[in-house]
Amino acid sequence: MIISMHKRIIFVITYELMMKKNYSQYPKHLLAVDCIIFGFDGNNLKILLIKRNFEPKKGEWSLMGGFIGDNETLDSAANRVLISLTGLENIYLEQLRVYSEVEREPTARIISVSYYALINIENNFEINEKYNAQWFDLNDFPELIFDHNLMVNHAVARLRYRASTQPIGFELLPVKFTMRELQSLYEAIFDETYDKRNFISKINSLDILIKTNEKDMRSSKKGSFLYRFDEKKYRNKIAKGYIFKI
Amino acid sequence: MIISMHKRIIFVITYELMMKKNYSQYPKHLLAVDCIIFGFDGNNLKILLIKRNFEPKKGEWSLMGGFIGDNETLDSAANRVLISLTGLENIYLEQLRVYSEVEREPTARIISVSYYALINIENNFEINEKYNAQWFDLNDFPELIFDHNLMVNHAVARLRYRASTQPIGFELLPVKFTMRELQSLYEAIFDETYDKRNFISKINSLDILIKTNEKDMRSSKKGSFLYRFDEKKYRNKIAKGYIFKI
DNA sequence: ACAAAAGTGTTTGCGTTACACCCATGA
DNA sequence: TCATGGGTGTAACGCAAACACTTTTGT
Repeated sequence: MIISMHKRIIFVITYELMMKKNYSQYPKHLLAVDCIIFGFDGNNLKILLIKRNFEPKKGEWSLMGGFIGDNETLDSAANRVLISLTGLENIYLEQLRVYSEVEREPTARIISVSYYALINIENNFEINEKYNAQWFDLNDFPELIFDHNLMVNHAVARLRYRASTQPIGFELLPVKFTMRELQSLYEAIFDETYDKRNFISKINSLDILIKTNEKDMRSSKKGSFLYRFDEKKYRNKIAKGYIFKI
Repeated sequence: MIISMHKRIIFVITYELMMKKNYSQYPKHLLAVDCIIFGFDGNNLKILLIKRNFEPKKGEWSLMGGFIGDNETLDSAANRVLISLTGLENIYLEQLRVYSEVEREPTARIISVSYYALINIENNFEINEKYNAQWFDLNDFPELIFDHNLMVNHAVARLRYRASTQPIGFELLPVKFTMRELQSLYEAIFDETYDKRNFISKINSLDILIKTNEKDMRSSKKGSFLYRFDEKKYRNKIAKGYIFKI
């Protein structure tokens, strides 16, 4: 009985090895993730960059990245990278695309998958100091290493597409926000200006916000009402065939 | 002089090794591409699948795929895979996304990047027989291995998005086509039906087609005029800020 | 009283949709 | 002559864009 068990285990192991051997002729690759981290300060879109303290390109600005492990998905690697920089969990993260130019990094062949994240900049979180991270205005940030500028361009394009078809803007705002803030956010994302009457009636027609009784008194003497995104209502509408479009 | 040259070379090699050593702590991964190949037969969107003649999942239907080499990009790997199956070069190919679930393939950890291709099914090309490939109707094709069904779903979504913002539909049609064919194509892509008068006036308002003097006599006794996509005009318009939208 | 931001409706124009009949031709 | 698909125009509607004044309140 024991021997038979043994045989069985050995057979399984051998079979697995045999099957895996099929792939041994193919090269393996270093795989990394790089994160484009967006924030919004009330006026402009911001991007969180790190100053590299290691070679190559030490001292230059880059996206935050990391290598993918043997037992993690790209999504979890991107999350891990993000948590190590900001400590924030459960933040909006979307895969963008893969960059595989053979010479994209000078010291080794590294294939990189870009992710973009949306975080509420007003959450008082601690940015891990060891990375020398800094927020930059998306309209004025330094040249980045390798193909990271290209990644940022792709991320902005995707953010615009996503923001026009899904209510992801709220990821960048505090839970409660004013109409003015929401409008400024969309103006920043799409690099346009809108008429506030048209903007508000558009938003109201979507019928996915809750107007609270609270007012934000910081911005004016009169104060402006605070709104919340009604995610439950939104999900209900989606389930009934509603299509978000802004 | 020769010695000095030697020293320089040795130094360079050592430096490279030293730099690469930094990455030796990180795992390497098998990386593949999988291609969703779309065609259009005049009525329905089609997808080209292969019947696997190797384990695992021998005999089941799958997407055409292949591993990425040390000195090729993902784009060129996808192209190589496509050429080996169809012999076709210079076809429309767009990267979709990466699939990295740890257990997505049972015999080894393989991370896969999906691409979708648009080919003109009427080009008389030879499908490489060794792959047991077959065209299926996109509304009625067999269950695929691993996460390939998910890949197809993503590809259809991307195709729809792309077709609504760029004139890629023409990749699926012969160089000369009738208005009816064009309408059928868009109806197949978006799974809707359109009023032909509205469709034609919409297309004409885009002003990117050339009406030839030729008629397609196969479809009716009267015959219907053939059109060509005016790529030059389109590029000109784009350069002047024109935004394609359908 | 005044400065500064909040809040609120109506009109116009354009693009999308709905809709039906005649034409040309081969069989 | 008839059956089949090709080709064409107009009216109604709805959403998006343009546009300006009143309210509130702290200073």
